[in-house]
Amino acid sequence: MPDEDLAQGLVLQGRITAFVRAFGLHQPDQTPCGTPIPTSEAHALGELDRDGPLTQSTLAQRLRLEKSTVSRLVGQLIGRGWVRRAEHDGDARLVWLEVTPEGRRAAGQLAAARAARFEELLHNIPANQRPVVIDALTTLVEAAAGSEQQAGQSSTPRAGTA
Amino acid sequence: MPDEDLAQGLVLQGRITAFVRAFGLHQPDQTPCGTPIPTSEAHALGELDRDGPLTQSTLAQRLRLEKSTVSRLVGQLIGRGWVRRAEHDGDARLVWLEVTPEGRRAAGQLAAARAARFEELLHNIPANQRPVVIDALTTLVEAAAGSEQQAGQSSTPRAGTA
DNA sequence: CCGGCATGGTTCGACCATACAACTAATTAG
DNA sequence: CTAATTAGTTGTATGGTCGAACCATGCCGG
Repeated sequence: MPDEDLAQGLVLQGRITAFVRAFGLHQPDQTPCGTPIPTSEAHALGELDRDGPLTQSTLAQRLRLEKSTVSRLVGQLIGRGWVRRAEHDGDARLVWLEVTPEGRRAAGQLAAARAARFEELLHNIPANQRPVVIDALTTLVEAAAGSEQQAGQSSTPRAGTA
Repeated sequence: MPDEDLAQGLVLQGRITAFVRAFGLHQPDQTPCGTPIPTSEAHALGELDRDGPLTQSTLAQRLRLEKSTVSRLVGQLIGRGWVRRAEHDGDARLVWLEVTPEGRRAAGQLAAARAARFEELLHNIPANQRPVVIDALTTLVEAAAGSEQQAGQSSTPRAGTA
């Protein structure tokens, strides 16, 4: 019944919209840590810190950004002294992105702030509902990945930064 | 046990982040309708279309944007022929923003496109899970609303996906 | 071994999103 | 009537993103 689907779709829309609003996603910066750092840099740093050295194109895939965007982003991270470019043995085209000790420290602070935020959210969910909510989100992620055109790989990418 | 909470919080974080990425809430343009229109314009038009004529500052409040931003935004909408500025009886400082018939048509298309997007997402959720997911989102919205005070104040912008 | 094509990155130009500050014009308060 | 307030505009700055043009480098097939 298309009509029912439509109605349910609208409810879904309303819920997701409401969540985005209430949780303040979409905030241009937000990053609640000592030094206000741009969101995109936080994402990139988090990814690099979590999953060892990556090449730029790998990072671009992870973040779903264009390589040009990532190039610039990495430049900014390097400017902060958080990331370093190193040569990749065997293929001179590739660039290894390594997080510096400074960067590791910054990433730790960011991760802690982020974790605190989500833990607060978690605490506002009744304990017995928490597994249900998490399961539902997993389903939702899969659905979103599936509806994302044909190229869709990646069922449930592990993530880090928000 | 705080350790368990932390772990669960991290899972929650991962899921939400993954969803934001997978559903493309980060991509600023998106808007999958006939003519690709900027998200912010879509939001503004939707607001005006829904809640009759408004003044610019009212619109700014609704969208939680600066008046300067809204001024430019309205300029763009006028450029598309979707909105018209009219005088406000009694106070020459105010500007009434009225949606033109063209604009009303465009708003309808946008709403339809948005609905289609969410309906597609819905279809990628197994039918028997749909109510569960919707319930979980409701819980999540409540939790987010509850944790909203204290977290980054200042502005909670409108939702994504135009 | 060399020319052609693929691949990873950089730079450039173009938009969009948004904020804050400075300014004008109209209103309201003292 | 002057001073403060309010609505809007314009200028400047930062950030996020893309696509196209371009430069290396690496890989193949003759």
